Amino acid sequence: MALDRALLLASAVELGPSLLGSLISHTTPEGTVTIRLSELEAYVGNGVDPGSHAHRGKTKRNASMFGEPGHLYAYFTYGMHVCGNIVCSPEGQPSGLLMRGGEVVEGIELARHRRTTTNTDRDLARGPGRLAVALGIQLADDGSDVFAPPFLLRAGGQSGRVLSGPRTGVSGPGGSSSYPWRFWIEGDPTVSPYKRHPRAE
DNA sequence: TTAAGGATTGACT
DNA sequence: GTCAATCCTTAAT
Repeated sequence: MALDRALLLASAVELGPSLLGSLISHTTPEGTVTIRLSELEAYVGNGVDPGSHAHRGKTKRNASMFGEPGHLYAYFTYGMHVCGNIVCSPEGQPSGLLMRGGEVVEGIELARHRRTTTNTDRDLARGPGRLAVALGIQLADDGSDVFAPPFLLRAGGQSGRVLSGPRTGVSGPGGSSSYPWRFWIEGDPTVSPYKRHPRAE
């Protein structure tokens, strides 16, 4: 499968399964880390998706999601974590794929160095916040082009069947299971655990 | 201007 | 299994 900016003109919901297994690299003076994506979540906004940051329109934070496809939407959450999205759909249409989990296939030493609290290699990029740290994504990388240095997004040999299900951790009208827009590779050990139940209820 | 909550993780019982 | 950490964004005074 060819993977370029033109492909990303489709909506995140359609692209989720296609982008599983893709390889994303980030090069810094410290070295290069490449992650094979095993889990993604689609967000579309435009009033359609109550769970999306873009649901209520364009703001300073989510401006990147409204921009050109193939760029990064990095946001800060829970006072301590950064998460990274790949922006999809034509400019003006907010749509993105949250990178929730993956396997470090290059630069594993550097990823281990960044993730001091994790012991096993499997957990290095298992979860959105962890993946961002392992890959070296920071808030300053918001809006970066994933097809240009220091980033690089390319197709990878996809292995395994793609499954889909309800998204995690999303609240709002309709609850977290309104849309089956979470995609992962069947049986992949780097898919994040499916639970999350905030104190509320 | 002030208050509430979050696309989570890691530590602790 | 339960719960605190921590700060930015959004909504309500």
